[in-house]
Amino acid sequence: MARNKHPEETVNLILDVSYRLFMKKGYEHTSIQDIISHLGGLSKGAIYHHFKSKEEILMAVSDRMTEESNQLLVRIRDCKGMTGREKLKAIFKESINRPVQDEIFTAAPNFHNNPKLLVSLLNDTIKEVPPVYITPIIEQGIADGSIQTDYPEQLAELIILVANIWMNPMVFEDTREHAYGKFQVFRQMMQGLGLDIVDEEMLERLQELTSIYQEKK
Amino acid sequence: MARNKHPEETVNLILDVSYRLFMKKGYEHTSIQDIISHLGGLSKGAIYHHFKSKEEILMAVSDRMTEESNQLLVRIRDCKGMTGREKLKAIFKESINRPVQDEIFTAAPNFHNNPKLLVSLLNDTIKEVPPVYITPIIEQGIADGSIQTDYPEQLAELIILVANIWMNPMVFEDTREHAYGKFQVFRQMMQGLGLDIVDEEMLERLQELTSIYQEKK
DNA sequence: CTTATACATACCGACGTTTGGTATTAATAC
DNA sequence: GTATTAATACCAAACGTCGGTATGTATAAG
Repeated sequence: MARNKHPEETVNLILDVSYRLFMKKGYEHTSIQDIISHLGGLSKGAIYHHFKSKEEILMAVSDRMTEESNQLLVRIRDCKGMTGREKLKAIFKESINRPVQDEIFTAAPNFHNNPKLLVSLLNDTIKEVPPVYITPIIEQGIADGSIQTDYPEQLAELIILVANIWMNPMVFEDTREHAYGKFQVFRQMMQGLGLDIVDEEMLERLQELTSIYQEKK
Repeated sequence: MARNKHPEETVNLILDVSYRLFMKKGYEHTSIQDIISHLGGLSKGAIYHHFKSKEEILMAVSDRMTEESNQLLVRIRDCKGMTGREKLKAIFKESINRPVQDEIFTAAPNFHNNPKLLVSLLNDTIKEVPPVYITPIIEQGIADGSIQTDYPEQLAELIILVANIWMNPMVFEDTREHAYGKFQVFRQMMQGLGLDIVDEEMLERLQELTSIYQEKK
């Protein structure tokens, strides 16, 4: 077949198809042949020309998933004229107020049956988000007096673990009622750590998201 | 080969061998033939007679790993003459004071390269430990006045998530210093939730465990 | 015209699982 | 106690699928 003038389109196509299949059937139950079949005429050679292994596709998919939400974090982190505490609050507010919903919701993935993708995402979340985005904000908060802690790195980790994973309806599929209790406990935890940044409006929105996800399943 | 009169021994052998291999090489990189080779004369048929798939072996291994530590939880949960708060503290104290170390440590597993086993273990931990062991203790604590919360289930989940996963050196491999900060933040979090049950002695022991794990690697 | 790129095709070894069979034990009948 | 039957414990071979590779080829770029 003729050589493509825009190979990046092929790469994107492979990632799009793979993403959808990984979500729908799980990484381990998606075969290379599966991906090829949804590629519209492309072959195994195309895939292995652009990616050196199936796992590399997984990592590219995982990266693409986190990249999006990280753009928001950069903007807030580098924003002038906000205290550290205000930035922390802004991150929560914005991250739950994005239009419904992130494409990822519509795929309604079963992370339970997708351990490799889940672990890959967890690693990206825990190993990258706290040190790169949250810790600097907390350190700013310490400097400007809006946050008190002796352990900014660890506090950042804890917050992200609880907020992005424990309260993530895609990781833990809870009933609306159970989720509400989680948010309340989260709020208490944050207050106990001297961070009273969760308000009623956010609790309501959080519940709404949980409901939406439940319905999409 | 002759038929075994005690098939449970064969089952145990398969689980022992599988456990060791899963830890050493990871689930996905352990082949059925790998297991057979370490079985001492048994064949593929033997395995598929006792287990219907490789994944079923994984689940049995995972179950056996959690069963052990759950025995401790039962004993404390059903103990008479302790308040809920005392029981919670006892659980932490005992769970970090078991002789060094749980066999699991000596295997020094790389959970990062073992997503299936990790997720299986996480599921067992989050879906079983809080409702079966921790929530009843917290509810007793509410009744006897030693613990205050409106959301015992969610509080139980949060504590286990943070204590058993975030602070688990096998899941998150931290330096001694970073781990110390985690324990301090955990202590603060617990205090903030009205649960001042972490003392200096426990912090020291926790650090010791982290060091031991680092060396074994 | 040459070279590097973007694929296609044919193929490989390893893997998890299935199958068809055998030897041994346990249960039942006499 | 012995014969009969059924279930269990296991073996060996084969199957189909998988991720990956080697090689070929057409085309765009230089």
